[in-house]
Amino acid sequence: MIAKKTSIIAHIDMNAFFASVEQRNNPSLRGRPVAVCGTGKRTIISAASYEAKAYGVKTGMPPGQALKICPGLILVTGSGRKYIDTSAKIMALFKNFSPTVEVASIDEAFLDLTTSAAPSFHEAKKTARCIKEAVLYETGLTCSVGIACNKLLAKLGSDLQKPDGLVIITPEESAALLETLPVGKLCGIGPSTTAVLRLMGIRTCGQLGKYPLYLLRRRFGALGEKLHLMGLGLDYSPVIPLERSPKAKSFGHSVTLSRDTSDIGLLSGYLLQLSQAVGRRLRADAACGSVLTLMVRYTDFSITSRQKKLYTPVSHSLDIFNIARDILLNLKPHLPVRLLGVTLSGINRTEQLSLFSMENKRYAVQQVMDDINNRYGDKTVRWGAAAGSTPCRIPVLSLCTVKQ
DNA sequence: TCTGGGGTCCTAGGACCC
DNA sequence: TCTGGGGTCCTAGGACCC
Repeated sequence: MIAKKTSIIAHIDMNAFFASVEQRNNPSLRGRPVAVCGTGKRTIISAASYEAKAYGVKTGMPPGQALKICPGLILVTGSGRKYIDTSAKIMALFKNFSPTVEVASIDEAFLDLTTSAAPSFHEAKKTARCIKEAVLYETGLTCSVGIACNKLLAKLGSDLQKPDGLVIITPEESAALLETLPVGKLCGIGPSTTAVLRLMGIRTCGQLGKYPLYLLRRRFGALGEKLHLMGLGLDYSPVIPLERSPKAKSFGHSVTLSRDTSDIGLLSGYLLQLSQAVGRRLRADAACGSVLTLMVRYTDFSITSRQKKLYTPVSHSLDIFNIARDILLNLKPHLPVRLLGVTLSGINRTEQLSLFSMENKRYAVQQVMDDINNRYGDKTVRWGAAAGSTPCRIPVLSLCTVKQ
């Protein structure tokens, strides 16, 4: 039989990635319920070991709630560096199995296995076993692999068997699988869309695929078209390798305050920190941004955002801060603020620095600060409020060293 | 028990122009 | 007193992903 030329895509998903890295590094955590979370009292769980998941501990849960349902839970403060290093190792490993690797997130990737003239699922399955063995050997971690003819179904496959799974969904098998599969299982259909579909009498992918396209379009707009294809298990998006992946379109940072506040001085202090973080990333990317968005989450969890289009793109931390602060002052928060976020979009990578000497001096100072921080670590030097000044009305900021 | 932080994409409504 | 229509840009908000 001549194999039909079809794409074969693998999706590889690391199992409970952050928690698994912690258990690997610390043998006393193995076999025990572990959850990785951030620092501070207002944090959430970012990964739970399978032992913890068995108790119902989930990503996104506040640690207090997790401890209630799993009293023996061991909480570990996450370490981004460790995960990034392990991730880089895994992604490099994948390159041995396919020239086309799309890094989908820190712990998952798509591999285009359509390399031979007559690719077969049988061969792909053998490759997947090799990948799993290599990942385990090199990193001590397990992963789940899904293999199918497109990214949508490959991702679905990797989700069907965890941990340490290997699921092949051939084109022949997909229709039967989708017939009874709840729509919410597909990546891209979240709780809101699931609820709307349910009101329309659509619960399974099978029903979604058969639903009149014009009605989906009418209800969901552009998403309707996509939903129709998803219901049929179709996805034409290519695997995009890192070197061809688009550059970031926005740079943002946000922070949940240690306590809610309406104090503009305190809020300005947070804005200054956020502006420095955003500015530094822009400059590291030789970019500047022409749209600044300030996001505020109030004490009641409601969110509002205000954006300002800038006629001169910015990357200097103090420029970002001044604009963000003006927006905040105009917004006049009506409730105590829980979270602040600063994002720059409208990214421009060609804008030249102003030729005015004053501007060059400002940027020179900023550049020296970046160099020091790059060399000695984040926040070694940063802009701070001049002693005794009110942070909401800082005309000039003094430079202070904060790290001993 | 008390709910993070980093992104992308889409939509609706209003302003504005011709 | 009644007041088009198309296109584009901007803004705010929402859904979704990890």
